Amino acid sequence: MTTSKTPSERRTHLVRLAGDLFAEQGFRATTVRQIADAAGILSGSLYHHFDSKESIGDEILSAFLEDVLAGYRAAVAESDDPRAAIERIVRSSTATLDRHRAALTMLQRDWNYFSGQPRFAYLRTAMKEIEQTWIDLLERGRETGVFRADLDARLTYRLLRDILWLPTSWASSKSWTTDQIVDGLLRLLFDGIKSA
Amino acid sequence: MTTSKTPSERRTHLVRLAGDLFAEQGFRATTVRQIADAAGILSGSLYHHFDSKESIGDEILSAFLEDVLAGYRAAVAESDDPRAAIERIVRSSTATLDRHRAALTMLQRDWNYFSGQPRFAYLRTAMKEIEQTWIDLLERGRETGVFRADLDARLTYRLLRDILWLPTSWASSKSWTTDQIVDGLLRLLFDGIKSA
Amino acid sequence: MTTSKTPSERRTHLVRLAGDLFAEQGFRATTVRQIADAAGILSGSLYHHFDSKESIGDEILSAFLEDVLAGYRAAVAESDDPRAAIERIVRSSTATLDRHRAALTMLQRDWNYFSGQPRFAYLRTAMKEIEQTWIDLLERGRETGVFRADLDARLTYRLLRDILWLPTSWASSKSWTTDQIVDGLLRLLFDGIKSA
Amino acid sequence: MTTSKTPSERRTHLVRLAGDLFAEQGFRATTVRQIADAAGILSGSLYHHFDSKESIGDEILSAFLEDVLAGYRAAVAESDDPRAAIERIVRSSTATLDRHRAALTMLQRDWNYFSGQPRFAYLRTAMKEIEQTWIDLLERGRETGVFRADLDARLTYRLLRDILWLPTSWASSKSWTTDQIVDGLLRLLFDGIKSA
DNA sequence: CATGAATGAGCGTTCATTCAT
DNA sequence: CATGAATGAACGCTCATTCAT
Repeated sequence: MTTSKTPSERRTHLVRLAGDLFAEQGFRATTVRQIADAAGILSGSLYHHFDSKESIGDEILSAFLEDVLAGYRAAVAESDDPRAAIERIVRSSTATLDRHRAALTMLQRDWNYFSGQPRFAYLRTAMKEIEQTWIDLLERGRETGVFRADLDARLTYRLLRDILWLPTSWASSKSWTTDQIVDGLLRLLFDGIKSA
Repeated sequence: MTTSKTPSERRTHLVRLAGDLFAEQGFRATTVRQIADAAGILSGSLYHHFDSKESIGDEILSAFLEDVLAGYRAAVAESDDPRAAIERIVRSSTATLDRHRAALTMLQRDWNYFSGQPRFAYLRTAMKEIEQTWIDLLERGRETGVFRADLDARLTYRLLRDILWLPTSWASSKSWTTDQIVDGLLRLLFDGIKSA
Repeated sequence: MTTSKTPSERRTHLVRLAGDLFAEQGFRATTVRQIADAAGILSGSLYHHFDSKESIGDEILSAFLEDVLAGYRAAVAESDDPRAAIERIVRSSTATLDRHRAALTMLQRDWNYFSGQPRFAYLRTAMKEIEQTWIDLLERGRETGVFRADLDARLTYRLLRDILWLPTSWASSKSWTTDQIVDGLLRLLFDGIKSA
Repeated sequence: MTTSKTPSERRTHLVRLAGDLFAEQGFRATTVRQIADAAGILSGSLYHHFDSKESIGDEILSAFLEDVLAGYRAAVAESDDPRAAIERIVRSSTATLDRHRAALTMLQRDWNYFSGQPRFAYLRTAMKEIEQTWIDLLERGRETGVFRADLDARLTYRLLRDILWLPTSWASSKSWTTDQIVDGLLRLLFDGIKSA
């Protein structure tokens, strides 16, 4: 019965601390000294756990994308029709929003930085799969008459994907619960703001 | 009678060059050296025209907000009902999108940086007015039965404002004209993606 | 009539200061702060003149190799027989010794560091040419009976090249003039230490 | 009755591992982490065996110098004339070359580093004895007419001592056996490269 | 107005070393 | 004995900014 953490818990803890800072300030704007300060250690000591700042970012981003991709795949596989799949994607996305605020912020603010590096090539790959999933769903929905016939699948995808990830940056103002946000989004998405 | 530009034209040119870089990379991620390189001068020489990098940002941001605010005020003043006002805001927003890509990118990527500085206090003031305009319109629309009765005005505002500014960051991919984007947005906004 | 140096003189001066330190301590063991200190400026200011510590090393090494290669080519082209060519190489090598102490020290102490980098690929190329020149001369001398028939050209080359560059590291103890050293070397080289 | 090594064997093994790295990269260019990696332990664990990186260097250097000095003393004591003594020194040097590659590399590459520290004062002492031995032999040989009358003993010593230690740095290219090298050296030394 | 040279603070990172467990 | 976590000083380098010429 000891209070000491297991080895990997220390690392995980540091990733979480770093993630909080990344979520607030973005990746590039966060210094390793800020991360170290948050952990109460010196900046050099971080390198006992990670071999670079980027590898912390890597850990956060890849965990996020695995999560998201798994969600998308499950949504498509286990839904009967495009509308249901999209609703499921939206709901599951919102759930991951809280756990992956850092990744979202990094994707939004530091995309240029990451996407240029070979190490983060998987970002582009994952994004491609996400895009393809949306477009497939939107086109199938259009063909089966569930969605508007004049829907531009690619344009709608771009709007929706970004919209879905927007609330991340709304700080933790706690003005709304994630449930409220997702409901508002779904209503807006399917019904618009007009009264019926 | 010389062909050289007037001082203010030179300055304006430099701001435009800087703006292009800010739009692509964000404010913090852009170095004064990159700006100077684009202008074909040395970085130190920029300080004959501006007393700091921030003052370039200031110029870009305040011009943008004046433009936007003017648009919002005109939209409200000259529209008969909330729906018309919102449509006008959306349409005019898209027009400013092209002219103010730099400002939008800066607001999205470097908000933390600017909003903390006294010098940029006007950012918060302007944002407040924008927010209030939206909320007024949405609530009036709800009260007059034009919009859904269960509409959360504040939540919808946050979503809409950000959504409106999203396409800025879509690089100059030229996949869609701004007209296409605004139409797609308006359809999504008023009607959702469901077929009628 | 001004005492100010021309632009390139400042740069040249800094390279010389850096070279003095490299000659004493080697390249890796010398810090940019030491170089800056020697110049009376801050370490960051060096980067106004060079884009990296390595580029200073590059400048020193490539200048040396150009010099040496030119000497070798001239020696071969303008000498009647291998013995004369070798004597000329030895004499000219010793002359460059003083001007290029830094480069020699870097080659001796930091070869591993430089030779691994693509940027310094020319080091290997130049060394190959030097080696080939020696081997050609030694073999021709052996064939024409000037040198011993049992001479191992490649082994002798390795010994001689290194021997030629040895005195560089003898600090500037000034115990011997370069003339004394070169004479000693030539006697040793051609005649050994035995009495006739 | 266990198969585990005795403490001192473990230590010796670590010194050997460290020595291999020092021989390849030099002392300063080798990190304690590399040594620990080679031993399959963590860098901090090395400090259970040595109280500093320098003490590993110390062990290697002092062992080498004891060996060399013993060889020199024996050569002088058991040789009839200077020429025989020198030949014996050269031959025994080559034998130690293999066993002490690390020490030689350290002396060549990191002399500045060690010679400045009081802890390594014995380096200077030993070098003095080596120098004196050579000079005595060369001068005696000159006086007895075995060597050239115009031989500069001190200059020749410097050349010879360094030349003798040169082949160490020729990696383990295995182009030549140590016997070949020593023969080449002796021929060069006594006879030069001229044909008889 | 522009240049060329510099500043000074801070960046991500390395490394020998220490020490409680 | 070894580990895992940390230290602290230094490293090469970046960048907004200043200023004499």
